[in-house]
Amino acid sequence: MIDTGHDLYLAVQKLDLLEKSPQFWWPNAYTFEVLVGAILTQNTQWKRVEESLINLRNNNILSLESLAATEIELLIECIRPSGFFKAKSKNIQTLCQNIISDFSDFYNFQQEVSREWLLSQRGIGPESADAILCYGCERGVMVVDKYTQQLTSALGWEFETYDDLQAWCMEGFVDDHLARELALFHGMIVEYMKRYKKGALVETSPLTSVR
DNA sequence: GGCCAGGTGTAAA
DNA sequence: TTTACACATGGC
Repeated sequence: MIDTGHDLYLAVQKLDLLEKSPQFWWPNAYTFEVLVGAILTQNTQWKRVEESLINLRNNNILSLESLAATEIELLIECIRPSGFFKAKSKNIQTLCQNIISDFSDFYNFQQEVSREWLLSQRGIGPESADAILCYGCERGVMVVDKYTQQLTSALGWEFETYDDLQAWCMEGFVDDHLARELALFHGMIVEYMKRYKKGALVETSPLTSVR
C-alpha cells in the first residue's frame, strides 16, 4: 500500500532500476556541470545534452568563468543539438555572470543559493531550480517533472500544483541522507517511466497494481 | 509527417 | 488565474 512519497520510493527501489547508472543518477552530480545540464535538458532528451556538453568541453569553455565570458555565437554552436539554442545559450551565460557577481564562485553558490534566487533567473523555472538544488548543491529537495506527475496520476493521485506534488513526494522521509535519497528517488522515477511508457504504464507496469 | 524528449516565458481569454 | 503557443533539434 502506497500512501506517501516514501512508500513509493521504497517500492520503486525494489525494482533496482539504477543498477548500471552511477550514484545519484545525474552525471557528475554536485559539480558545476549540473547547472549547464539543468538548462540544456529542458524539453530535450539527455542524449542531446551530452552532445552539447562534449562540444563545450572540446572548446574548453565548460566552466563558470568561460561560459560567462565566451562569445555567444560559439556557445550557440556548441549547444545547438539540445534545441532552443538561442534562449538556452543566453540563459546559461547570464546565469554564470550572475553567479559570479552574487556568489563569486561555484562553491559559495552551492552553499548559499536559495530557491528564490534561482527562480528569479531567466530560463529557470521550478523544475530546473530544484534539479540544481538537488543534484548541484546536495540539498534535500525533490525534483518533480512530467514523469512524476504521470506516475502518481497513474497510481490514482491528482495534485493541484507543482508544490503540492512535491510535498507529497517528500512525505515520510526523515532528515538523514535526505538529499541523496531524493536524488535517487527522482532518478528512479525517470528510469521507471522510460521503461513503462504510455499504455504499458497502466496495463503491465509493476507499480500500478500496488494501490 | 506527427509526436515526443529529464520546461519556461509570454500573450490572450 | 488558466490556457495556448513559441521556442528548435533529432529519433522513431
